[in-house]
Amino acid sequence: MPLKVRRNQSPQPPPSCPLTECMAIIGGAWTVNVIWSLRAGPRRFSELRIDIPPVSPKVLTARLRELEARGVVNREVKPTSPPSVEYSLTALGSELVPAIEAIVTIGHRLKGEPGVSVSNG
Amino acid sequence: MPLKVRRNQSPQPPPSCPLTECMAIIGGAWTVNVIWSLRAGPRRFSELRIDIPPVSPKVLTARLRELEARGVVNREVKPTSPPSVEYSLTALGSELVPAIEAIVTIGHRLKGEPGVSVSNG
DNA sequence: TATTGAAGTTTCCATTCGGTAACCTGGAGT
DNA sequence: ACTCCAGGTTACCGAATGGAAACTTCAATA
Repeated sequence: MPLKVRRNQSPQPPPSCPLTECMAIIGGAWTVNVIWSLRAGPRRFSELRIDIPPVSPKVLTARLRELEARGVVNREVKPTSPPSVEYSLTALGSELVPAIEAIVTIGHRLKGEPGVSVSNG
Repeated sequence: MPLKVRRNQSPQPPPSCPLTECMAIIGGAWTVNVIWSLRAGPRRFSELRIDIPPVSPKVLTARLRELEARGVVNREVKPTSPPSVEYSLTALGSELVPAIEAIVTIGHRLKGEPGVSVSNG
């Protein structure tokens, strides 16, 4: 006897899916690490490189640009010499911190198989 | 000509980071959608395919196997004919739900540029 | 006898992603 | 005069990822 497909209890898909949309942001390599680094205050580009040693300048730039475009981080050029650039979390970015905190918490409890990794968190 | 610093060939065993470790789990394509689908109760393979239309069987299998290996989901074969397989969240898996909920919440508020999307969430 | 259904598996392929290394700019310090 | 520094950019490349489509197994139906 063929099984009946049961109705899914969970509320139905909004056409555009915030889940996938948000994952598109925090899914990139080192993205969460960057947000995590910024949670305690502004950091400069080179400081972030120290916080997250394995990240390459190319990728770090990419991530910061994306986060800026999404309104998650703020980019401010300081008139030092040579000019330095300070990144910080926006209000929206700060809202991401608890979510990432939750992720970190569970990270501690996982049977960590492969894909080991580096840096802060 | 000055000698160049050679790259260290041996892949260094980096100190593992719970943040990156957890992202390794939920980072895969459709992973969060699967967990999201299971949050309201067990689902069979084919039901999940309906919940998340764009996922291919290959990838869905891969994700479920990974989640099972990590202790996030449970896999139970039911003696129906043909045999069916029911997936459900473990206790650990359930703990991920609030984190994903937080992500979803923020997903709503993001300036969603590209990466429009499909399915539940 | 042929068909269906569940739950995958397998092969092949295009694209994406991230890493490496080298290079750039303009002012300041020595 | 030259080098350093911050904050990138650019070109090149291999690995990994995910999608598509076809195939499999076994029992129960039609």
